[in-house]
Amino acid sequence: MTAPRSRRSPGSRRAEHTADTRRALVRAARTLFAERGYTATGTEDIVAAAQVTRGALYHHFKDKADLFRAVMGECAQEMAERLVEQETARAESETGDAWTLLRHGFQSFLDACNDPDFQRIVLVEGPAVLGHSAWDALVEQHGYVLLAEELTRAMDEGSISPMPIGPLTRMLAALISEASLYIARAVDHETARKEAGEVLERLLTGLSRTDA
Amino acid sequence: MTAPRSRRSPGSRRAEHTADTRRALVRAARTLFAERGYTATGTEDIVAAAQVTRGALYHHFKDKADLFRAVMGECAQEMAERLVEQETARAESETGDAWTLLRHGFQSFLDACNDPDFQRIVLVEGPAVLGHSAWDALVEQHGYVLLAEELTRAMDEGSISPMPIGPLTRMLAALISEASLYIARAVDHETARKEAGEVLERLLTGLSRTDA
DNA sequence: CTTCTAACATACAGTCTGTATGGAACAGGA
DNA sequence: TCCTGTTCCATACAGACTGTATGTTAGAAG
Repeated sequence: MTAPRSRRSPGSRRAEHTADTRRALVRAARTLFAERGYTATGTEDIVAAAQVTRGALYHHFKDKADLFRAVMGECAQEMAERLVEQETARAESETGDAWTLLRHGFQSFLDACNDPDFQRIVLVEGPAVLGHSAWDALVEQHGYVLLAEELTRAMDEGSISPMPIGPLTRMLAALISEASLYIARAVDHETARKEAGEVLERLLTGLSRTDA
Repeated sequence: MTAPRSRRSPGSRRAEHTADTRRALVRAARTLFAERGYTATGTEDIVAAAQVTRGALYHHFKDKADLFRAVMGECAQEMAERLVEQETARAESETGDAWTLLRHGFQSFLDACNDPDFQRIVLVEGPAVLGHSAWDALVEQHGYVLLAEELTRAMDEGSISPMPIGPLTRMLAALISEASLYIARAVDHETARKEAGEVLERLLTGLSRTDA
């Protein structure tokens, strides 16, 4: 329903064109949702930017919210890929104990969240448009798993003291999200980044097992 | 514009009736916004619940978002009053050092946030409906000031190590907000409350000056 | 070549918001 | 008391927007 991709395997020209239309819709919607918000963006605006008609939109997506879900899924997936990429790069380049590695991971997580599309679409509009259940399902699928498994590993290795993973994951994600929004809207991004990083650093030390 | 209250001081019957109309609108809107959300609630539904017509609504408020602003302001104010009340009660009943007092304050802050109206209207719908600037202005006015001054006091007393107040306030508020939402949507509120409280406790220890 | 269906385009109906208009009640001054 | 102006609200209307129903075309299958 959401992805009526052509059933046939070979890349026929027809199927390719269909996928193009869908991608154009998602791309246009993403841009407009990010800069004007969900309700302020009409379906007419979207199809105009994508150079199709409303018929195409409602052929590919159940309704406007369904299109938004696709857009937000794309944003979340890109963010997840970026995080995995950074993670692997840091794991092989950087050296140090698991605890400092984890802290540096959070800092680069904070930097990765500094993306207008992601902030507006996933963090601000998402919960209100999709409702909490659908929003959480998407984030669970893409983002939380990475954070949760990293925290679990750190806990198994003894870097951080044992704690319930569920609330810990959510609360840390919310912490970093808010920090990124704070940095984004500050007049002086430089000092805001430094200050937020400092606060994050301090809060994270509470998780460390060294003082347990 | 937002509050065209009657200029005359005595409680004339006319002015009282006008204020009644306004209150009825805010109350009805608050209930409906909290249970159905902003966009899913039509102005027709609101005025029907308030037993007036749409004319009254658009006489008292600039538009639908302005009514929402009034509703959210009420929610935020009630929350602030509740917090001040709890704070003073704890300050005179409880005894202990400033650090434990502050930690207990955060825990009761977390409990106070466990309110459906507040969560849905202020935390979920607010940012998307009003946009960040207007939302932040309201929260700044009602909620942040309390938290910020408490943190400043704790820092002056040396309970917590010196840190930039701005990001610290926002990030702690986001932390508690997310924790309250996590508790609210959990199937087992009891254990969720305990777990979230535990995580919050751990994170807060990072702020303490004892390990600095 | 026929047929069938996916992939659109177009037209339409319903709903919602905001505004413009009108009227009723009350206050205040002459 | 009468007149006037303003507040408060009801009603009617215009515009916009969403979703659906219907029509059309191009390609795939046989």
